[in-house]
Amino acid sequence: MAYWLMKSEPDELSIEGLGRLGEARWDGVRNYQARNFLRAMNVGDEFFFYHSSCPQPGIAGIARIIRAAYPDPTALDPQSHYYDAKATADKNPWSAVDVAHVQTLPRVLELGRLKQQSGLAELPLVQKGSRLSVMPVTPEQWAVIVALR
DNA sequence: GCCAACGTTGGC
DNA sequence: GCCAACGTTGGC
Repeated sequence: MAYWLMKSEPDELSIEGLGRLGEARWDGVRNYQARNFLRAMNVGDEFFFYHSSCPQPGIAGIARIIRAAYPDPTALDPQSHYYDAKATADKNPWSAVDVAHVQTLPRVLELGRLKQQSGLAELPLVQKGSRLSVMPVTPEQWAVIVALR
């Protein structure tokens, strides 16, 4: 089983929102590197749910992959914010996965705190200038973060 | 293939 | 709202 971290703006989908829904489609990823990581995910993989572009950026919970990558329908929907005019049903370059809520953390693990952990220096999240929204997390990094809860 | 211009991300 | 950093686009 692999570990990941994925960013979401809580206004779009928060860990609390996922908790209410139980399950959700993780769509709208429009970066090739992030998409490739989505495609590498397997059912059962777990990921840290990160809240970005909000008053308290940080890891807010844990969730699980329940469906492996499939064509992202929002790319074909002209009404969608994530519509891609160049995508077609036959050639849709974008992928989505389905996820399920596992755990909402009692307190958000704030970005500033994560940056202080020496064991996380290699994590793209804490690196200057990194905007990657889907990234792998090593078992060692996972353990460091889980211990902060 | 280079690179300037532009759009986006995301913390602050 | 600001702005640094990054990714993408498109002319040449």
